Amino acid sequence: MLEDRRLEVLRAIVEDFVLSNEPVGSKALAERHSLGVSPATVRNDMSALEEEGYITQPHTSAGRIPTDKGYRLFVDRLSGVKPLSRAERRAIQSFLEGAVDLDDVVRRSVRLLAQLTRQVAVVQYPSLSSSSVRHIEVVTLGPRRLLMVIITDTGRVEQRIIDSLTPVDDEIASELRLTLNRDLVGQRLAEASDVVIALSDRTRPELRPCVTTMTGAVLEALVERQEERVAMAGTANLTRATVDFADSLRSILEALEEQVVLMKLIGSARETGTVTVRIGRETDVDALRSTAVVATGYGRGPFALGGMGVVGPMRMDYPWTMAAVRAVAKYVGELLGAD
Amino acid sequence: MLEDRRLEVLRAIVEDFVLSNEPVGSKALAERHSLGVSPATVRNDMSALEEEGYITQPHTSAGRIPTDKGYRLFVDRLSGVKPLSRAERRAIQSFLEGAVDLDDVVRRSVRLLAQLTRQVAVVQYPSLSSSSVRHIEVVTLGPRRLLMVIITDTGRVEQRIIDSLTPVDDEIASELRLTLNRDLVGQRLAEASDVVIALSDRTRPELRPCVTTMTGAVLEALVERQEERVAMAGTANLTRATVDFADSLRSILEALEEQVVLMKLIGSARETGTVTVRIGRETDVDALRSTAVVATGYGRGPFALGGMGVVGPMRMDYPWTMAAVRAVAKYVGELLGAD
DNA sequence: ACTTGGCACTCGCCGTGGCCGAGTGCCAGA
DNA sequence: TCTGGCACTCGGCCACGGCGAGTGCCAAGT
Repeated sequence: MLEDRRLEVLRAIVEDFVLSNEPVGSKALAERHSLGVSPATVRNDMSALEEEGYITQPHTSAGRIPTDKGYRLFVDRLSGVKPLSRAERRAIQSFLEGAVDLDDVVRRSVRLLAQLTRQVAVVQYPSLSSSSVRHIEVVTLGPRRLLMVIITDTGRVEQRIIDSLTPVDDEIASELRLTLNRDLVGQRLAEASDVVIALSDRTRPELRPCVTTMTGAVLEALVERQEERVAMAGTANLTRATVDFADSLRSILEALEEQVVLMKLIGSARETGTVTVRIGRETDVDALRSTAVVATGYGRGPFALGGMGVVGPMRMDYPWTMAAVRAVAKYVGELLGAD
Repeated sequence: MLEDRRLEVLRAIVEDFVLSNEPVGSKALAERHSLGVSPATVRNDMSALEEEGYITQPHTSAGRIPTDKGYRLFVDRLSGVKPLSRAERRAIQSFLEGAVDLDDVVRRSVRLLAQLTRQVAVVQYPSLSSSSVRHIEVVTLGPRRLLMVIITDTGRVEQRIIDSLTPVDDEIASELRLTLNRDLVGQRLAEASDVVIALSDRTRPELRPCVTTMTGAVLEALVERQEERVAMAGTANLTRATVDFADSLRSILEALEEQVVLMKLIGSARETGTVTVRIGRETDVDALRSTAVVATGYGRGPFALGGMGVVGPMRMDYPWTMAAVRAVAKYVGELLGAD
């Protein structure tokens, strides 16, 4: 009972602060939210909440603002996920449906997410490791240079240049093409590199050293490289939160330009259907200690093809943001599943 | 003579202001630059320069700062291009040489340029229109869905999904592959779409309506789409110029997220070897009226494959920035030419 | 045991006013 | 044409003081 009201007060503080970006005082709280108690009572509750570390005062004689811990409690226990309106869902869907290829899907999603949430959006390119090989093409580019093109069942095309130690000609290229296609079509890309290595027995001896190891390496590299590609949009939105960030804006932008950091933020959230929130220091990135990350995985079934999410100030409308991220992830997952 | 000294004064003002970001006064000028005249004389020159619109005072009793027009004169007549040191050139070269494919070249260039100049860097993807076709692959993805993969002589691979109105099978796909390869290999991509359309006579009648128009459209789309792709890096550098931009930072970031705007900025600079500078309103983008753009084209020979450049505050070290942009463009051009 | 109104206290914000100094414009003399 | 001198302007800085929002505590009420 008493405990309940305290939580209610915390929720009210978070909600008001998210809206106004100003420390919220006891009087305003008691008025705006029909708590049914006087400001004095609210003061006592606030005092207790501060004691427990959920809220803090920026300076004496100012209102309270939530701490990291306070936001965490809010997200965990006090907020549901605002469902999106039918119109919003439809808008998402139709915006994504215009995409012409996979690259376009990623670019559209990231822009959409940035616009919807008014935050910085990040989308990881879908992993290739669970795709399977549909066709492999080998073309000579020069006397010692091959181009290997891999087409997957999701319509993704990846290429890689191979510098060969031994001379190659068109004949070798087509032989390679035949062999590779015979043994790899239908294989999942993640396992294809093993197959290539095992396959070396059946290739002409003089090709073995050069080709099998190289193509194996290429396949591995492809899978890895794709997984660490990300798209980002909406950095301009960071400036809206100028009060929250002030001079840290620069280090935030710098951090967001590092692929590694982005991967850390959204790469770990690979469960589909569950939206994870990391608040402040929970992001494990020092430059982002004043931000929060809302992320999820996307893809058909329980295995995510990749992650997506947004980065924004801790002072964020979590229910809405979580809903938006979840919705976009769902549609992107469906879109890729249908391919 | 008199005219000469005035220009010298302007140069000194620009150089000092670029360094200090503070309005520069007559006394400091006379001291720091050995002009051989007294502050009073400098004052007279400054007065004249202000009259002519090259410099201005932010407020009475402050020093002078260059106007757009002042920077323009400086760039046109007062500054050469600082040659890069041998070490710097080598660094550029070795950084770019690590690239594994074309995507990587672009990403590396843009990062390099951002780091070198400490500004926002923009690199346009190389145009496909002057590449020629090396190989075309056609694969079925579904009963009415084809994937067309085009490999160019620069090692670039582009793909596009075609939704066919009539059913297609593997047989049709390989027929298409044969035909297309026979007639298109060696053609420049820009002209290939015309060839495809002319080629419709020789294909089986039942394929004509669906295939020729579609592949033609695909080729055209490819060329266009590639040309409007750009990479950007170094947005964090904008915050260094926080004094110059203040609250316009947001609109600048927003502008820079628009492909269209970026194309406008660097797409027009397509002469190789010549570095163009647009100062303030010359950029023709309202949000960038307080910035300057230094851009050039890159590519072998006189025809540029694309543009690259940097966006920064008007208060910029033009000689150095121009040198850096030119150097990176030169190496990227060589790298792509050698492929 | 909670809640409530009252009250004294704290402290950041903001507008005022005065001082300082950099920088200017002008002028008379070299 | 250049130079030194001189009066003037005005933004930046700081110290001061009033205002008000918000707090903590306490004693009284339910």
